[in-house]
Amino acid sequence: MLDRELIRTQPDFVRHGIQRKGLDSSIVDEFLRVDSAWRSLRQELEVMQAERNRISKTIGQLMGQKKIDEANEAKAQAKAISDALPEVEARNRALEEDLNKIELDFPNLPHESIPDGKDENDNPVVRVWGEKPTFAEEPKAHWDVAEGLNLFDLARGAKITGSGWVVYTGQGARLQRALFNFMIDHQTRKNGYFEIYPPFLVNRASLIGTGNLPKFEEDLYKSTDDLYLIPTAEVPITNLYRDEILNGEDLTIKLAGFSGCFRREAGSAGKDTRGIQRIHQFDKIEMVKFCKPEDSYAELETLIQDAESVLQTLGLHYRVIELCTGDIGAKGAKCYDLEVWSPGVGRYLEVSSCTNFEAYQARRANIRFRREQGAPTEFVHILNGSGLAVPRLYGAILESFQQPDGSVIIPEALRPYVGLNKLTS
RNA sequence: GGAGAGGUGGCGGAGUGGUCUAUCGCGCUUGUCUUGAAAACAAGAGUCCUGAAAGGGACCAGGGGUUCGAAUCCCCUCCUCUCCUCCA
Repeated sequence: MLDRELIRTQPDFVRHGIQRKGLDSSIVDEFLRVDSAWRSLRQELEVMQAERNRISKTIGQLMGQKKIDEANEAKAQAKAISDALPEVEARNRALEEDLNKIELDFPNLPHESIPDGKDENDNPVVRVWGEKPTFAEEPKAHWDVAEGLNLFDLARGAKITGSGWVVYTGQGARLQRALFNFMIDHQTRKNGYFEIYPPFLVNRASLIGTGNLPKFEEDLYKSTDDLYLIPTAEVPITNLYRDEILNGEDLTIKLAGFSGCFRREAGSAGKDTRGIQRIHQFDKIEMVKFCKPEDSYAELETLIQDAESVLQTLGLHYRVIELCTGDIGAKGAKCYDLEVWSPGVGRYLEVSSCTNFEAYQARRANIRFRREQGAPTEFVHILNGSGLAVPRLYGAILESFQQPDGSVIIPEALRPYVGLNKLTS
């Protein structure tokens, strides 16, 4: 959601931002049309209400003075207004609903600093850490490494649930569990995030707050009772403060939580479908920050660094790219992707996406703060990023640390969590 | 799932359908007093929308209804608490 006042007073600026993302800016004109109709009708409505309220008050006084005839006359006047009100109210409500719907469909504007571009091929590389590991023989892809060690079972996952659902087994299950335990410890103890363990199902209002609804309904698993399985812990964690006014002194608030993530769309594009690169359920640590507007770009830099520090600790080669206007999507203002090198697949795979939403989510979720007591409320800026997603990291570990004999050396930092130095058959 | 009791401002807690403001207390802000603080006294203070402003409107969990007028009466939904049932 954008500031209504900004759309009203600087429509060209808003149009330009939407067009930079390659999106349709006619929504601006639609908004302006409905907004002005709504505001003028609202004036009309409020004049009627004020008049009715005024007359109603005099009725009480007249009754008290036993001026029954005058009271009855006033009653008739008030009733005439009250009879006319519902029709105006209904029109007003209809316009208001239209306006709200349009408002929720608005994309966020890109930050002025982000590079123009058409798609992912135009994303500049910001930095590279480490080097590609070298192998005596051609490195195997993680699904081949895993097969030799019986780490996960895609066939049986498909049997018990469906295609794109994975069962981790034995040492593979242990590595999986070790990875998210290691990462939540890393982000909370080393990087100073406050730990959250959220529900995995949320209500509709929460998904509207983060911007997943109403637009991306088809990407979500819906349960009975109108609850949705979360696509990321971003949803419950961001919504912790929905409809709240935060104390400015408490900012920046840094939260990190573990959750399962459930995505219907995964695999539907027919891309990256092998192994565990794209699956319907995966585990992830998510970091969320709530901060003052003037701090959010500095917080974005430390957020991506916090995500990177996981890969550094594990000794995995990676690069950071910045998403261009054509690839950033509707919700973000600026976004970095963290991509780990996957030697067997032979590509860099996204393990984290760190985004500054500025006030976009805060407006939707109504999360505000006061700089000090008595100060006016302002919207916070909200950022989030994975810290990290497990499956692709899992794959990168298998591929990067595979040995000629088929075993996999466990990185030092992970050993206390796995309880093994290497995975063997 | 069943029975009962509830949901009012930052918190606690009143509120016979109307008469100028949703009592009051705590907490909060400012002022008086004080070297400073406390105490006392006085004043102030909610959120949102709309409007250039003056002003107007909405909000007592949410949504409907009755009425000239609803925190108050009626209906539905959600949530909390107690007890029962079930369950890990």
